[in-house]
Amino acid sequence: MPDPVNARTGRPPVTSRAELEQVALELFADRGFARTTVEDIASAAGIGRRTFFRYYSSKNDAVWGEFDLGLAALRDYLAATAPTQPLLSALRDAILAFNHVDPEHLPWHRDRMRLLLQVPALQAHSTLKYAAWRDVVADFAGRRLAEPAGALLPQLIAHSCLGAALTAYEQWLQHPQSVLPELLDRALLGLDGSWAGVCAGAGVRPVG
Amino acid sequence: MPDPVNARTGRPPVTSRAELEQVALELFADRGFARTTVEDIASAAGIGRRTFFRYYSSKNDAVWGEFDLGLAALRDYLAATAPTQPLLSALRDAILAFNHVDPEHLPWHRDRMRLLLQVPALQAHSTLKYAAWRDVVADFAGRRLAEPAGALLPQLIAHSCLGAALTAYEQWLQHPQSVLPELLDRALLGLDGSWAGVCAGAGVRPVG
DNA sequence: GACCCTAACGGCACCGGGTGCCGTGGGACA
DNA sequence: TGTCCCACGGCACCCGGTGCCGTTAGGGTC
Repeated sequence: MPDPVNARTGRPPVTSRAELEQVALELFADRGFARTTVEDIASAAGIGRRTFFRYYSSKNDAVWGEFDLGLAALRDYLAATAPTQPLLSALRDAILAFNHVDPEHLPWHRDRMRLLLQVPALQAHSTLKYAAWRDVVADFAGRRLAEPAGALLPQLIAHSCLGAALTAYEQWLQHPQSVLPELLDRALLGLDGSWAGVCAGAGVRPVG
Repeated sequence: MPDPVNARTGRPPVTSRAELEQVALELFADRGFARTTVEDIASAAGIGRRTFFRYYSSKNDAVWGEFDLGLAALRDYLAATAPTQPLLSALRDAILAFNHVDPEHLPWHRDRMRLLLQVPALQAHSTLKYAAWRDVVADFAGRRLAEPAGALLPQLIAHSCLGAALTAYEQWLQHPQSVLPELLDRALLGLDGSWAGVCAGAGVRPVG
């Protein structure tokens, strides 16, 4: 994989992850994910098949683009929140920031998310990315609650936040004129009162 | 795929899904999932590689065994709960029943779950199974709450239940002498008060 | 300008999961 | 015995992914 940081010498890379991502997304949107081969992407980008795998370690990963960088940013954002800000509020802010996209990139983001949420092979691959995302959230929640990140409550919070975000994304894909940040905000706000609602609506007793 | 129901005529199947599952799990536990090829499984079971794929549509699926049947049972179980039973209580009962395993099969189940939760390829594949599981839960919750299954609250409940169950399984795998139903019970009971705890511990205000 | 150092390129052979095709094998029933 | 079903399994093929290795294109040094 080309490393632009230490690239003070050696043959310069002929392309970039961003360019390959764009080429790949166009082909996927055009003929579908399964019917596009890595060979197709590589030749469309003017590189060899072997070289593609130096930029992305799998065809799936090309769809995710620079997700890992975003994840690091999410971690930093959370680490920088004021300790006085309530937990859920901090998570909401961070997740909204994490999911901010420039308006000019929105069509691409739609294509990307449509693929990720609707193509089975990518749905499957997503688990590993989601797990990393949840780890970030669970770590933060664990620190705030003074519990191990692996304990039930932090894990539950992470799963719930992910569930809320995914639900928002699904709504966004279904309704073309909806606004992503609003949906995310509503979904995450909903977490605050949700379980209370369940208890009130369908019985509070823990049931032995 | 052999169909034992309509098997009134024709050449009888030489093996079964259950037998292949057992052979596969043994090999996986022995040399690892990645280092076991479908060819290995097939020849260990005395069949051809091509035939393996008539019983399981993928190597991954062999690990899941008869999960789909279990899922149907879960749906039936939920459909049969008394309308007076509180939502979370009904889910708890059903999930415990769904995860009941005969003591004699426990070692296998451990092997299976260790693979599913720890082998990346299987973690990824699991998403599709989890989605089907969550659909069952979300359908039930939606019916109880008179909301669409795709709405936030049913989705959130489904994600939370799954998260709780997975957390319980992870604890179970980590602690050899722990008892699965107890862990599941604790985790699912925890759902009742969890968010209240978060709100109380870290601020209730919904934050505008 | 000649030379090396370095790192990206990309062809090639290979592995393994998964599929379409098709001839073969074998039990049931008339 | 013949015939109808259907499972079996070999074969060729596609494609994602990897290890290997010779090639290529820059920078740095003299």
